[in-house]
Amino acid sequence: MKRFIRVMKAFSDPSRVKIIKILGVKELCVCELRQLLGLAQPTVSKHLKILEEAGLVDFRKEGSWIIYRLSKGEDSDYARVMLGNMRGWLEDEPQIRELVAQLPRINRERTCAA
Amino acid sequence: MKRFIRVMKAFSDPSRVKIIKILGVKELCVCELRQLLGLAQPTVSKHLKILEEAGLVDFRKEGSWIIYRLSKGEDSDYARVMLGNMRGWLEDEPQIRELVAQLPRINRERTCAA
DNA sequence: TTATCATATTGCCATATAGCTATATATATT
DNA sequence: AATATATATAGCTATATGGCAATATGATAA
Repeated sequence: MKRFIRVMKAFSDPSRVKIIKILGVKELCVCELRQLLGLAQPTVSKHLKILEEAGLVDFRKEGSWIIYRLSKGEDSDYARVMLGNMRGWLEDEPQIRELVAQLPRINRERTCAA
Repeated sequence: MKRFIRVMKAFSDPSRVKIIKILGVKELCVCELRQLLGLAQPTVSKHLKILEEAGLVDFRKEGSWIIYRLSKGEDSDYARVMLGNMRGWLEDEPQIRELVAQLPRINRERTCAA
């Protein structure tokens, strides 16, 4: 039950849903997510932690960047099925469309000096 | 987005998940749900309202009873798909098994005098 | 080593949520 | 009409949650 609730809670916040939707298009570092979402960096980190603990996102380190991507949901059926659903859901949501439209213009090398 | 979040939040509470799972077996009145869950009646009513507003449950009146059942999810894709998922999920959860085991012994006519 | 940048953690505050009791409403029954 | 039963709503409290600023950590660059 706890694992299930964790996944549902992870999807119960608009900022986290936005993160899931844009990571579905392209993997991104925290710095890029921060810019896209217009949230403080610690807020983004907290959301990412919740998503990670639900088995919804993975990350890898690249220099001092930490790059997040959608999980394959290997260790959680709930996560796997929900991520599958999410591919089709909210595609027409204006907030999501706007974010996705900004993605090509986002560039880690340029915006997040390192 | 709001409609989606409403459904996810509805699933983010153990008591509501239990309600969904037992209504998946058998429609029940508030009085029966109250007994099964061991919660105060207003608490159950509040949960049912949240589930209803998410499009997850329907109800009909029968005398002074109000009998709740799972919705077909006709007016919400999110609700429909999630209810479909729920049919297979949490079947082995001990808490759920116990509740389901009690169902045959629950009898509205007897327990909820009317 | 020192400085800088990206990220995580901590601590705080405002709001949301889940539970309860008390009360209101609605339906049956007497 | 008066009473009883089922359910809903209102109002309260404790806890959870989402946001932020400040700080800690870790990696890179000078």
